[in-house]
Amino acid sequence: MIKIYNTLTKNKEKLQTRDPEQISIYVCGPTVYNYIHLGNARPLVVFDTVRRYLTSKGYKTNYIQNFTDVDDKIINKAREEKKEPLALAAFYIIEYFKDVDALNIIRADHYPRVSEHIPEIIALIQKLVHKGSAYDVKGSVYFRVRNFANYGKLSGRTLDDLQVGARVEINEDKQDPLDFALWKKAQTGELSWDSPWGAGRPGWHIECSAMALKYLGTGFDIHAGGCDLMFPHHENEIAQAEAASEQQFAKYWMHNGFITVNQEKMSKSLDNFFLVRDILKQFSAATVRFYLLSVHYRSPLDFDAQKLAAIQRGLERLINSWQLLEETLKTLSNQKQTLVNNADAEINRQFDIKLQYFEKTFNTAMADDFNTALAIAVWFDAARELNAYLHQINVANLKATINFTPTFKILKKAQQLFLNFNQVLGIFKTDDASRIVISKSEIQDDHLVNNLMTLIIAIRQQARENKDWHTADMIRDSLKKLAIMIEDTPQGARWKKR
RNA sequence: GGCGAUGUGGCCAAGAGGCUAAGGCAGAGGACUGCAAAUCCUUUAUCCCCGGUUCGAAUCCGGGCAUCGCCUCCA
Repeated sequence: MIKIYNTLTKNKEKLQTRDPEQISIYVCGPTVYNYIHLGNARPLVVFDTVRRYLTSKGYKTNYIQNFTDVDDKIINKAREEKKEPLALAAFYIIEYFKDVDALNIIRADHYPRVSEHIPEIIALIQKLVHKGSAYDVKGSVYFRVRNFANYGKLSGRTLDDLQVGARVEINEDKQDPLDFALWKKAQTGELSWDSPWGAGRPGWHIECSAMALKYLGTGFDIHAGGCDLMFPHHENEIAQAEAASEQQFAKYWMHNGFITVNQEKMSKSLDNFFLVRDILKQFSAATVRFYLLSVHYRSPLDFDAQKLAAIQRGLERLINSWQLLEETLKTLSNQKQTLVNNADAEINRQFDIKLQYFEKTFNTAMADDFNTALAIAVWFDAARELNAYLHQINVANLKATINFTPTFKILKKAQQLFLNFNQVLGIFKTDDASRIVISKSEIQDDHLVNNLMTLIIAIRQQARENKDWHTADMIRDSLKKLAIMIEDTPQGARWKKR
């Protein structure tokens, strides 16, 4: 049973989808007037992980993420840069995909844009006007908030609460200061479309209602976004969509917490944001993704480079155990027959029990409102047990010729477990054969460097065999200064870039 | 002012009434190693404060204190 925290009810609820085989998800995407920053990346990674988990549980997903490409901020920036607003937006959408692909985010099924859904938006507004939920004044159309009885049900506010705070723009045209624009009359020369009310463009909230209804219909499963969207954006989406359709809009509302910097919200207006592409110059995408999932998605997450560095060291442990597993499997399949002493049957049995336990606890963690922090802890536990197991069976001294099959089989099972973990969390990229690809540094992909390293290691090995420790250490220390780490293992030395 | 979230070891962070309070980073000791690295083992917490409910509370309730968010564009 999968449980989801629903902002609408403020409770964890059992997931029951509209269609038993398919789950429909709408995620609010960015307003594209800049490269995405880490705060933008969080919901993308989080809800991608939600989707990955649901997929692993056998659901088909219909996953929609919009782009807001018609908006004041885009228009203003385009004016500054003397560009066409839609061309500017299109540019940042291309750049968006570069960042998102780097973060190993599975592509949505559709990426609807406001500019491509003006007819649907106008139709929805017309419907609202017909029903008396909206009214037009001087070429603009406003939503009549007082007409929607449930206004405030998502964010837990009442109209009176809001009235008192009243940091709302004063606009003489509105019947109530809390009414919000569905259609904005165009200023002269501005980006606009024809409509029954004259030239103009959509207000901010109507796009998501229109596009979600178009692609997912009423009563779809999950609507997600950052918690700052709860009010007014999502509240208004509900009001519009439900006033028009007279049916429930979305069933589960999910909101992720913020990224903070020095405990303050990372945002464009505070100018304390870090672009994903800049962070990726310093840290691997796996590290960034691992960091974003290291905390429960509803909690705030503080950003600084030291924290990422700590996360990276943790991730290295996972990588080490994975590589050790791969190497061992390779050694075993080359030898075809192997060692393993008589105690191994019991060791294998114990290890097998643990593997089953890890699989179960990982699943339980994810099923409980997508507790990735706990799921990651299970992965660490599994890595430690795997290391201990490999140590116990002492694969280093591959000599004897018994029990090859059970050992090989159980290591394959461990491998599959790790692949499953990764399939859900999406930390490491996988190739076509769904093998984990540890992103290597450029120099490790360079054949010349590889050949030279093989040579250097052979020379050092010669020195070690002659007990010429001075030369051996000199080579290792010098390489370290080049950020190349040498590790001596029973199977020989290996190297990696740090 | 209204609404909401959070406060757990040096740092990060799970746990939401009952086994010794997960996991990671950092630190210490040990095993392994020619020395290292990697790895394994051992080791660090009366859970912000004060009351209350309960046989039993980090977990529920009340009251403080502190931090943060939303109420204006923001993921």
